[in-house]
Amino acid sequence: MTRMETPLAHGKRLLLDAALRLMARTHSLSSLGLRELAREAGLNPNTFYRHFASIEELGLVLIARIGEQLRTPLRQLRREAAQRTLELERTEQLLGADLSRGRLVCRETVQLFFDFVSRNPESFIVGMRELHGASPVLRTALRELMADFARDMAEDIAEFGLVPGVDDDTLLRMASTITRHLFVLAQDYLELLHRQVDIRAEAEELIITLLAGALVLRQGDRL
Amino acid sequence: MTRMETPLAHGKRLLLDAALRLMARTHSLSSLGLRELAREAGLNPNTFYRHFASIEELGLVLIARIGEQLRTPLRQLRREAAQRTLELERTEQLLGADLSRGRLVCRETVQLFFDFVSRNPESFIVGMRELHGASPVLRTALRELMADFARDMAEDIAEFGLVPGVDDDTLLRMASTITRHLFVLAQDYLELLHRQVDIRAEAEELIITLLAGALVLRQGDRL
DNA sequence: TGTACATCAGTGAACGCGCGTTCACTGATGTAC
DNA sequence: TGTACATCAGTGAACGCGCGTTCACTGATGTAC
Repeated sequence: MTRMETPLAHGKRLLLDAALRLMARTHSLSSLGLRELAREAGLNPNTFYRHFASIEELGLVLIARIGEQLRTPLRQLRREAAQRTLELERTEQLLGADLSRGRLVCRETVQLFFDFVSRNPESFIVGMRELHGASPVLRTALRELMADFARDMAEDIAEFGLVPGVDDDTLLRMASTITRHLFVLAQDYLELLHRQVDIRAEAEELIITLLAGALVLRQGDRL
Repeated sequence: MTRMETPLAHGKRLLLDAALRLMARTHSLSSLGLRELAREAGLNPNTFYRHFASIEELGLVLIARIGEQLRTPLRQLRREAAQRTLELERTEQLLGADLSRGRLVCRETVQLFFDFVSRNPESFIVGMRELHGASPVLRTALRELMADFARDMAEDIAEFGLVPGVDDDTLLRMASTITRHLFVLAQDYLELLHRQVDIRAEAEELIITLLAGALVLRQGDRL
């Protein structure tokens, strides 16, 4: 068999996987030892140098990888939520329910989001950890990643027409607030297992409140 | 001269100060070395053991200290904001301005908050870092601290009557959202110096939007 | 198709250094009587 | 008021260990001609 498309060498992959595991469990990047990493990866300590110049460089690659792993699924998840909403709307109308479109999309998105978090705990933990971590380089990289997520979300919100009449800047700020806060809640979600149901509800409530607030403030200017 | 009220021994204090400095600058708790710490404090490495059993124990004491340092001032800051608002209202009424009370209190609070952040950068940086850090014990301690802050804020919001008619649970969740997000923005504020003005505005907008949203949702139930 | 060479990802041994931790000691302050 | 003892916060030397890093080597794969 010819080799598959392998953008990443075997050992490099093993090292990145090991790093993600160790960091999610017990480490920050700054406390990650090269030998410990190699041990976890089942490789000679030396192999590290074949692929990275420093631990920080590994951190950057790891973040890029996390970004790829999360970004597309997060978009798809919103599309799926919109899809489901349309179906639900059809059903609900028949039943005479009165939930609004925004609320439905929001509920579906939140549900799908936290399911996704449960399936990718390590990426969320490590991402949040290093967003506040000791390395300025990683912090910057992660801030940019968060900004990408926020832009994606803003586009989606605009596309689904959830907050008609709100200008683009305001929308982007809202999206970045929501994104940021969903990530914060994701961390709680993964750690406080007994509160998972609450947290989902809280996330929904936050988003609904923000959307409602934005709609009210859009026209009039007083609180 | 008789000794002052010194709840903390000299060396203990030096070690905690050194830890705060190192952690704010270049470290997470998990990457903080005992010898490095002693060096920064100007003490013998051994002295550490006179005061702490482990680095984690030092971390807990440090967090308690940060809590004391922030909690009371944060409350006072809101009281001062309310005070100023009352004064402003008197002036503004004379000038025929139409800013609402909530908006004024919010603006004043946000201004005072970020001034306070600028005066205590290390505490905010370290607090946020370890809230997402590698030590579960510290994370829990900091979550509890954040919950205390949120409770304080909820009480204050209720006292000033900013969102009349909203029930206590909702209010507490709002307060914890706002608290959490202000801390998030505080980190950006300290790192992205060129965005400080934006960030203040963003914080204001967030709070206003949340309050507005909560007021709308309070009565009707549709978006 | 075969041969020669280059590149690449991996190994293993060895280095010197800084680390956490222990032990025995010191000097200052507090307490009993 | 003085003496004896205990406690406490600090020092300095010493330990063994794991760390990051370097060097020389290997074997597999890719490339030139």
